Amino acid sequence: MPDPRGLDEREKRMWHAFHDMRRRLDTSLDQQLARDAALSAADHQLLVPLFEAPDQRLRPRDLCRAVGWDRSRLSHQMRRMEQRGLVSREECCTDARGTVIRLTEEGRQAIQAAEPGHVETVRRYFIDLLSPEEVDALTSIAQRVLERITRDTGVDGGPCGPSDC
Amino acid sequence: MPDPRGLDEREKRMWHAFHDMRRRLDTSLDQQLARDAALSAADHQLLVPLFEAPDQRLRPRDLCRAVGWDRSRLSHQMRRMEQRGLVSREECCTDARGTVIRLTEEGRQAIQAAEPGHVETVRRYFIDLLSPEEVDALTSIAQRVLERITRDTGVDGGPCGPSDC
DNA sequence: AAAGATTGAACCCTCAATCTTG
DNA sequence: CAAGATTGAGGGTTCAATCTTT
Repeated sequence: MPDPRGLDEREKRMWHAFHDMRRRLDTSLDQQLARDAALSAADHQLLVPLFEAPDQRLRPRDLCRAVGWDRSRLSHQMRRMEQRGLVSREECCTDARGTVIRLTEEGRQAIQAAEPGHVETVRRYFIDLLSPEEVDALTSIAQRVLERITRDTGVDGGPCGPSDC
Repeated sequence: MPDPRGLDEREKRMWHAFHDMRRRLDTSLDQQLARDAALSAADHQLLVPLFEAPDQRLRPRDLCRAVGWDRSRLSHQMRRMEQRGLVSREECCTDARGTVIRLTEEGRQAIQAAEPGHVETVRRYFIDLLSPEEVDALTSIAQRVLERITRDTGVDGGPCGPSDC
């Protein structure tokens, strides 16, 4: 009989395979972006909401909420991306504490060039391997896990926190 | 009709929820280990195979294969863990190029103290939320993804590469 | 030449201050 | 005081050398 506090063989196998899949999937996506578009995964994650924003401008606060990052992480990443010319920072006219992050022309071209290959890679290495039922099952599992973690820790780390929807 | 190269709404929702789940799950596991056992996820991942190894000793080469890391990453991590007293390095008697990594008494105590709480967290935030069918579905999905990536890139980044089983 | 291992540089992420403005 | 934003320190990860031994 299984130790209720340990994992049985089936569970161990799943946890191990799941871990491996995450690692190899991350590596493949990172490499595709780096090779074909000279972008890191962090770059890409921020460029998408910036590209879709009205006027291609967002306040750090709002970009944080959109991607579920904390301000510190975003600030460090913006410094690096500003140095590479992908974004620029301007003062905010409505709140003197704030700044506005603007997508540069170079950043716009980078994300537009990167997106088709990125989506193709997500399809090839993940989504095209799933049946429609599996897509729904994964969505359901992810929602369950997120709900449990959110209830437990009292923090909603994802986009659209309790205070902004 | 959906753009064959883009993602439809169901797929987008799944990919987004899946991403969020991964991030929150990682954060929760990292924090539990750091809080309750003063270990990073990287520490933990290496301490498990070291603890289970005969004589609690492993060559870097073999530890790399066990966890799917490259040598460079392992070497950096070992330097940090050696400084904190969790492992020690000895010369290898059968191959003058090699070294042997040994779990210290302190490292042994650390992993033994950490494991119950870690497994409990994996259960609480993930495995206990899955039905037996979902456990098997996830295993199947992960194997499919790993196979596709391995065939495509020609590299088996996981444990038990083609040459060592 | 190939395998085992290490190192330095560059990037990424988290945490704890800090500073300014609402 | 709370919110917006930044910074510095320290750990983690990847890549390209490098060095030694097989």
